[in-house]
Amino acid sequence: MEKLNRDFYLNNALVTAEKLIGKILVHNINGKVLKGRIVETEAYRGPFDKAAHSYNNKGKNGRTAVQYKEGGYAYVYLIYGMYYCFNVTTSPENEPECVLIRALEPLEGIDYMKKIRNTENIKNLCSGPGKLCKAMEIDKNCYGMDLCGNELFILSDDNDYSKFVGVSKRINIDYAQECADYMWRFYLKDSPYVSVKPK
DNA sequence: CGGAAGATTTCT
DNA sequence: GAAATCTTCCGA
Repeated sequence: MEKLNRDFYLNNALVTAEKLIGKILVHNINGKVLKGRIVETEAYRGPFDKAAHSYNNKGKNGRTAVQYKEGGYAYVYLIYGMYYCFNVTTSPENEPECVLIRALEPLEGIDYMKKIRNTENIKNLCSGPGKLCKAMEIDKNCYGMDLCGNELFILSDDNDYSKFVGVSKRINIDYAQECADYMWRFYLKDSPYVSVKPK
């Protein structure tokens, strides 16, 4: 169990998304430690992915600016005016790719998560991009945070999860035309904590 | 400068 | 099935 270093994040988003399955997301905030195992991700590859915020190199100076840096930073944005989504940026500088973290298996700080999520059902704490951001206390203050730092980072796991990774289409991007059919969603097979059951 | 839509969740 | 709610983008 050790912190993932910068090199881990320099692969493209597709490779990184698959490798992130089974890893452990850690957030140190206000003296609390919140942890969850990553069980669901999606890859977004800006320049040639119509579903990405950075499609066609859009928004280089706006919301997506952090995606243009080298990989390993937090890309956090507000969706539908009420929920945050947490992404890990990937690839070398000037390649705006990122991985959306869609679901976690809660590991530490569960009582606190139950409180702020207002539910007792552990399977419902982090089973969705908006839900896990609330449970992990990730918001716009985390935008651009360096994942090689000590506040928000990801740990490796001694187990090999590669044999248990499933693949499917991404969720809720019907507007992206042919890109909507790309098999760029990864999840831990048989985990009860994924957000949407694959077909 | 105004309107529309979105990588969602929750309640009815 | 619809509402909640606000940032960003695009057209005028």
